[in-house]
Amino acid sequence: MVISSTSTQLEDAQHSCPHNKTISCGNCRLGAICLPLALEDDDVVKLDEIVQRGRPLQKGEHLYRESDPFTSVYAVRSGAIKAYRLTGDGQEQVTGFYFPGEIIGMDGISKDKYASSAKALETSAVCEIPFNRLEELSTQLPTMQRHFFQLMSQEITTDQHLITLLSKNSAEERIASLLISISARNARRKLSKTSFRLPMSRTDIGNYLGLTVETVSRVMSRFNKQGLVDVESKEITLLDLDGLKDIANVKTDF
Amino acid sequence: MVISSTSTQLEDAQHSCPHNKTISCGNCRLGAICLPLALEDDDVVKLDEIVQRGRPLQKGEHLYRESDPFTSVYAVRSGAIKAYRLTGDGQEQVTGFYFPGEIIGMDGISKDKYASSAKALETSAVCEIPFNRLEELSTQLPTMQRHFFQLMSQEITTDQHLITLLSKNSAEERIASLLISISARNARRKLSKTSFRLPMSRTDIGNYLGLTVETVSRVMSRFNKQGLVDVESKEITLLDLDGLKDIANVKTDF
DNA sequence: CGCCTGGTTGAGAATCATCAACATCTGTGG
DNA sequence: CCACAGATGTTGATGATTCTCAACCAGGCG
Repeated sequence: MVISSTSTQLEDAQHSCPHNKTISCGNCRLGAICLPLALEDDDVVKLDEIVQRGRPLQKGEHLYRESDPFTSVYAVRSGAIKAYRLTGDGQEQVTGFYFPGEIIGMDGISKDKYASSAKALETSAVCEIPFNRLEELSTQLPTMQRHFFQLMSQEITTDQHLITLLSKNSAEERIASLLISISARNARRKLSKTSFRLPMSRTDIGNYLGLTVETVSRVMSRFNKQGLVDVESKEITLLDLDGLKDIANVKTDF
Repeated sequence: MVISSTSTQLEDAQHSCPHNKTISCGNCRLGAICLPLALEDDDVVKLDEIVQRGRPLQKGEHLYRESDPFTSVYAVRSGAIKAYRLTGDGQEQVTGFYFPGEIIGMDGISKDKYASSAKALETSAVCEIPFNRLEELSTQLPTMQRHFFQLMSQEITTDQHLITLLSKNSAEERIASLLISISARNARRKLSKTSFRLPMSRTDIGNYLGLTVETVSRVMSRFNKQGLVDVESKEITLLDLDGLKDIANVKTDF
């Protein structure tokens, strides 16, 4: 299935050839991220057949809500999505931010309903991958099966990184880590490693990192004063990436 | 493959029929936990054929180490295993405790090497499930494939629980949650909900919950004084489960 | 223009970490 | 079987990081 895109700004998906208005897994430039395993061409076509591309989500719209029946996982094509769950006493806990090329919704598999809600932080486009179709395809294509096992495993290790961050690191370390993580994910998409716009609010950042808004704000101001980062509300420029990595205690990337 | 067991104390695996010295997935009383999906009898036999049962691990022995090549996932049969990873600056971060019926090692799939180390907290027995065999089997048995997707998804939601705990909850809430979690997992195995022995040290608990040993010790003492829990070094009796749940902010179970 | 959300900054309070001393348990060897 | 050493756990005093409360500012949208 190759559908023609709407006229919205699907930044990533179309940069590869701005005049090409058809999107498919075969020509999506996120392929290398979304599908790190080299699928055979034929296999990509089969995947393409089950992927559904809907209209873009507006900022604030939900992709799905906690305890909705689980039907699909989603690949983010453009924009940014946050995943969050409600705690026992009704607070929100942000469990992840998802950028183009990343897959969201896999937490819904175990109980056949989503364990978290997913909400667009800005206008976003996603590819919907119905899970029962994906399961069928996986039994036919071992490569696809393996790929999904790997994606889920990846999600586990990402969560474990966050657990470590929350358990062991100070406010400054957590925030430096997040900035570096976003920078690295930008780099993967061939975007600037040092200059980007944060799609989420300070509140979301604090919520994700287990900090209050005030602490986030203070630390960002401090980084700004120290010349580590240029903070212009949501526009961020990393001025001293090594200095930040130093603070974040990162050996490699995160 | 049905092998005869060694003479070690495989508490759980053999209680179902203490005279039956053969262990297989078909007669293992943990089946309902380890394999929540009702596999057909034939399917269980096929699973059984790929499962390897080695000698028990002694306390302190490693099942695998971080960055070892990934080969297998493991079902805990008896005892208890802790998973941990090393932070950038060489500290230990405990990422999970695994009890009989639970599966460990799935974080190794994404990079073909384990993302954490697994160490026995006491004498433990495990069933080794070679992952490439499991992948093959999964392509043949959709039920098996689905089951493993679910197991991995389960691991993700468990991690997200921990993230929330670390991000939002006080020392008392974290410790109450852990006690309730262990209690619930005991109940699943038809063991006492209120009385058990903690297989891990206070240090491990603190490490897992993002607290220092001292804080763990103090909170446990406080719970003890308040009559919520009877703490006898590692022997724990939950005297007021509802009170604990109240502290832990749990609606249902955790 | 003014309201409302989101963000910043400050002062004081609280939780938990740190440092330190001591107690208890485990297991090993005499 | 006891004694001792090292590891593990407990308790106390002090201090630091982060939260809370509060005021204020900025920007976007009706």
